Amino acid sequence: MAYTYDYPRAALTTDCVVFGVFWEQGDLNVLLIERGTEPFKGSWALPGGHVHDQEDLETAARRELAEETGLTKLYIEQLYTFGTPHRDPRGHYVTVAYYGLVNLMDHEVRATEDAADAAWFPLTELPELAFDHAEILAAAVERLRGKVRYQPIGFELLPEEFTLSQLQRLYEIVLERHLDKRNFRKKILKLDVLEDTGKIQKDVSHRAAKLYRFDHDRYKEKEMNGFNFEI
Amino acid sequence: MAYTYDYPRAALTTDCVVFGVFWEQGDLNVLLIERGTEPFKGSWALPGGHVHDQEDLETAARRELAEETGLTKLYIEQLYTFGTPHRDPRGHYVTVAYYGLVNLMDHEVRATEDAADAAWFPLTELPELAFDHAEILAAAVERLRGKVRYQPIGFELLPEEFTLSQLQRLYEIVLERHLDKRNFRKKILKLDVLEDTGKIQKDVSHRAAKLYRFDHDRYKEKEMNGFNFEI
DNA sequence: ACAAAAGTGTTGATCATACACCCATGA
DNA sequence: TCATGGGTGTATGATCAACACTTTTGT
Repeated sequence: MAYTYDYPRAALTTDCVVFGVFWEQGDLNVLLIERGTEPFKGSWALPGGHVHDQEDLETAARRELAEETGLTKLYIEQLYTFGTPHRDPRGHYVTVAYYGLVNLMDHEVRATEDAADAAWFPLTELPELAFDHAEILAAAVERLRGKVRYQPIGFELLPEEFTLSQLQRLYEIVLERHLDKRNFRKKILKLDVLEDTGKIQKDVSHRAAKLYRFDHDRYKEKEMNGFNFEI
Repeated sequence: MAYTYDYPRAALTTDCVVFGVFWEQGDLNVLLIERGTEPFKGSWALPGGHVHDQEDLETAARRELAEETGLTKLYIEQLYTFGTPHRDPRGHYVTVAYYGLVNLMDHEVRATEDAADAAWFPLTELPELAFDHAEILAAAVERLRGKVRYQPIGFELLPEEFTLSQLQRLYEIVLERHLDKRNFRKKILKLDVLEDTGKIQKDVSHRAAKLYRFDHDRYKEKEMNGFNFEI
């Protein structure tokens, strides 16, 4: 390594804002951990931690998330990098924040060795957060709301096969506004990226709804040809 | 500092993709520097360098840009953080990339002590770039194109007072497509964020156009009330 | 008078919004 | 038979795209 040299360096971490929807309550939740070590021991915080030497950033974010909450195989995307000098009492810490979406029907969350506890909190009932994590979370919410309208990332929050009502409820929860049922259905079907599975809901005490699937291949093809997804 | 401890750390840098428009040629250009030191000595690269200890990220990006090109007081915004393990031959380097917009009528660029040379390159005639800077630049172009339609950042590329034709030409250059003159004028004026200065162009050999100014205050006020800028 | 860019309206197509009832199913 | 959510069409106003000529000014 001919070029190696050294000087004081900022420490590099990742943090992850994971969103999930609880269907019963109909609200958007975030996954937090209770810190088991100082600083901010006992406070709630975003899952995250140090980037290892020679480790890719997204890999680090996924690793820390798995270590602290048991969550794996979810959709994540880089959000923003926070590096104002005194955001961490230990010194100069720079954190690359990611945000993720998870379908709560397929995933179970558990506290693991690295965190005292892990739990979901509705956005409306957040505890005080450690460090500048409230700011990071606010940035993630804003990004999610902005992005969900122009990119089909909302589907990550649903099971693979879903009804149009579930999809609508999801958008209503994320965007925090009511959508007209007939107009929503017209619009989403016109996009022509939902595939009718031919199946219907089971075990519901009312007329069973059709189940649809998001057609990733058709979406990608359309996207290539300048097609714009928009809710 | 009770919590300080040490372990191998990635090095942290910033890089800056600065865009400018050359009116004569009508194309979008990027500011590059010729590297004066190894690695990639003699290659063209994005201006950038190490983040100092306890230095804010945006401050570092601005400082490096000023040191290498003389550019100051421009609009910049964080783009993305790149940290795949082998993007720099010196070891594990993570770079926080920014992109910036500059009005070439008000700024002069010069190579300074820190770079062998600094120059503007049209996007269509780029040299080979050092490191993964081609990838960073591509991400910046994509972001600029996406963002310019929904946020009034294009005005940063114009002098403070401009004609509607200049503004239209700017959007045509950035978006790489022709816009209809009458429709463009209707739309942009309807947004009600341009202020007629009452002045007109000077020293042109044809009918002089009205000069407008972007009204930042009115825009902010409208934005608060849920108004959406969109071209 | 000519060259060069500024400025200006209308029409038809498409899209967004608002809105209410019948249908299928299980309890 | 009732309760629950599933499913469907139309009319109105707003917005978008296409399109060509007259005006002003300097040379």
